[in-house]
Amino acid sequence: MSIRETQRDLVVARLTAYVLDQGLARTSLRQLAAAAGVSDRMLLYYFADKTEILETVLTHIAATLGDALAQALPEGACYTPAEMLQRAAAITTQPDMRRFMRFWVEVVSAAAKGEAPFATIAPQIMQGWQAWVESRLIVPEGADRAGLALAIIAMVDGLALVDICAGPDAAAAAHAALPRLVP
Amino acid sequence: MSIRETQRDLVVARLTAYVLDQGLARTSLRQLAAAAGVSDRMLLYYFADKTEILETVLTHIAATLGDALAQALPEGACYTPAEMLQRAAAITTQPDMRRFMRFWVEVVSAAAKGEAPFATIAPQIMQGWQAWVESRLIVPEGADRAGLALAIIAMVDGLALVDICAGPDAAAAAHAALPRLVP
DNA sequence: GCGAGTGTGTAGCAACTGCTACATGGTAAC
DNA sequence: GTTACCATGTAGCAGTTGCTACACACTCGC
Repeated sequence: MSIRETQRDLVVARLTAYVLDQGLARTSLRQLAAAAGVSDRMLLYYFADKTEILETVLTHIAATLGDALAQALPEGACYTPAEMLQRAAAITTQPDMRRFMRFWVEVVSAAAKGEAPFATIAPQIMQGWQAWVESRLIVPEGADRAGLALAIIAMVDGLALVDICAGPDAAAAAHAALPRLVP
Repeated sequence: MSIRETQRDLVVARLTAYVLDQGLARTSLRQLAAAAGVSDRMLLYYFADKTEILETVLTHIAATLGDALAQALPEGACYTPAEMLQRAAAITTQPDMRRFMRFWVEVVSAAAKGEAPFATIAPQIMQGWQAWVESRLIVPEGADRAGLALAIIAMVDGLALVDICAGPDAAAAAHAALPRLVP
């Protein structure tokens, strides 16, 4: 592996930690370079442009999150929609998962603004989640599997939004109230 | 009313339409000034600074949305959590409401980044919604009213996120699946 | 030794950001 | 008629943005 490739991997690892910690607020080239411990000049030597940097980091984060989720709910297991919702919400409201969800909301927002590369990657990530949920779902007869999966995802993402606006306690209260909403 | 105050109101009205249409993507002073049909110099004559502009517009939008919601579900009416969720979701997924929700997601994301004035206003708006839902909710004995309200809000906001990422059809499918998730 | 390619630092560009200094035309009070 | 304030245009500041030109090492095949 050439120095360039080695450095690229190192930079991706450091930037992953950085954006998960900081969000998308301070992501100018110079700020990213400082976080990665290189010069902005070198950042654009390792990557074609800023879009490629974010694209690579984003894909890396999505893969990491995918692994964590797959470990928490293994492939074979199947759940009713209500069970699935409970489990998914329990996972994503865990303290060390909150920053993932917070970051995810920022990514979706950037996608809404049409910013590259988020506008193209966000739908891909959401599709991945949908497939993941669908494959673990026991669907009642005559129900729409995709719709149910999307509804579960919506609830989980919505909890993240509440977390951002009203804090973790409010999100926990909403989470605790789910059994009353979804008996 | 002085010319300055008249112009201020006109600018707020035009900027409200603009940001609801465009989101927060193109909101530099010069872009806002162009949208309002004035010079950036005058924008800062009508308002103290950029923060005050956004603050005013945001408050104006929140008030408009509040009126629309109050009209859709009058004060006196009360609903069970499942009914409330259905009605709230039905309202917010309507075509002319989608841009409000899309904008709301952007506001929350800006709040997550700590941007002024969103970081202070977003929690206020969410609190307003919570109070609004709570006041119209029939709560089962022993249940947490605040938690239920927040759960409903989370679901509605989550549908907006799905809408952004996967399109209105996916959001509609998730909305249609709610009765299966919330029997 | 030498040229080619790999890696890295310095410096800077043009565009854009929020914001301001300054001059000027108008209008209203005295 | 002067003075004071309101309203507005022109010009520009200093800082940040993504990105690039250019020079200078270093190393490896020949």
